[in-house]
Amino acid sequence: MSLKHGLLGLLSTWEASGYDIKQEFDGFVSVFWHSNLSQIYPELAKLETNGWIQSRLVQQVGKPDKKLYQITAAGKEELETWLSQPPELPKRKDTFLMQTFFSDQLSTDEALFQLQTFERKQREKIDEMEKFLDDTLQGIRTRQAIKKRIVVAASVYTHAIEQEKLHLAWVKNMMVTLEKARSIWMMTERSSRLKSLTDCF
Amino acid sequence: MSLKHGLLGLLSTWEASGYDIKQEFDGFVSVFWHSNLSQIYPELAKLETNGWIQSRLVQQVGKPDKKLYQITAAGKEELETWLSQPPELPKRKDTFLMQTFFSDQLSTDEALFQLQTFERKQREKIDEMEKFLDDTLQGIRTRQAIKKRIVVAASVYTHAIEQEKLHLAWVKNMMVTLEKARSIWMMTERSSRLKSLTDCF
DNA sequence: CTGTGCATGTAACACGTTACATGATTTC
DNA sequence: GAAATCATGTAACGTGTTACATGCACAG
Repeated sequence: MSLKHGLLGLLSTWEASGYDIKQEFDGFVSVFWHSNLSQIYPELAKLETNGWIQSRLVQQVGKPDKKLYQITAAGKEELETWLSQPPELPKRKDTFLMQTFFSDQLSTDEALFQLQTFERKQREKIDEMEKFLDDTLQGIRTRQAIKKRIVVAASVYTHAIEQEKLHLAWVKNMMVTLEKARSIWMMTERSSRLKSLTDCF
Repeated sequence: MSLKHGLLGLLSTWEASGYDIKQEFDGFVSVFWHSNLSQIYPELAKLETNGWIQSRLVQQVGKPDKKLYQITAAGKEELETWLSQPPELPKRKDTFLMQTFFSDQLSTDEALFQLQTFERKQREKIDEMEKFLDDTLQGIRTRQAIKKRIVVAASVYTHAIEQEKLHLAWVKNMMVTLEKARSIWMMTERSSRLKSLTDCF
């Protein structure tokens, strides 16, 4: 439902190829969307059939030819319609939170090991994101750029980093909790059956 | 890939029907996973075929019969294998962040209206979540319950609320930014073409 | 008598992932 | 000589959503 509008949104400010778009999905845009080439290419073709975008072939030297897409008037209309739709609250899917939630089925040591691994990966990700923001925001002050898209982009990305930091803080906190309770759980049950998740409180 | 393990995880501590599981996906579990009945029922059937869970029919009075599923030894093994898999960093998909990111294609007024609508919905959601946590945590202190699952559940849910609060704070901040810049943008461009998202900084 | 809750499912469709296929150029 | 980058796609498969189908009990 939304890859379509992601493509239209990206093409609303610059002419791009499927490959270019993939770069954005792997970079800046990754904080709110992602996709892969084998989905992007057919979707672009579909958008062109619908008349929302238009392509032109560009020959290059030393590189393969590429197909650049541009948004049409109809495409802009479609995008604006979508942008005006009532916003929806995100439905979360987080495998690691799920793994953690069910980690009472592992030993405390195993659970802690998983948390440690995640903590390291998460720290690395945050470092990369901060580096990326620094690199791209360096120029924002030097050049003019009080453009809407740029201001919003900076805010969205900064917020994304904050989100990731909060996540990291929680993992650390979870680790402390498990360490503290380790001795208590070492002797106790591993298979007590509850009636329901919420009922058991 | 993970609905399977979500079902196994839920069935690892209590016997449940597809309908019961759906309740959890709509309640507590919603902070990290969700699904709908028309996916859950066939998936449970598949898990039973694989020998990871076992069902029994239970007759009820005044209510339709139900099929309760229990995890098997093989199912527990499968679950533990999955729980020990290296944790993966979540790949975010957030339509509202995307709408906001592309909101330079709307007027400042329209963008602000979208943010206001989201802010209200988000506040309502947080209120509900806090109520839910209060209701369920009330009993945690009165009864024993230093069980692993419960401690982790409380931590996961509290963290989920913090996440949503951070999101709310960002929306508020975004609104202030737009208000401030409104006068500047009123006169300026709405269609300046950039070379690329990151290049434009 | 209408809607909500309880309870289980199927069918069609849309969306997303992985593997496969091609081929030139550049970097290690 | 091998791997990465640029560039575009198809095919098969797996996951997720929406619509449909059934039927009893209870509350308003």
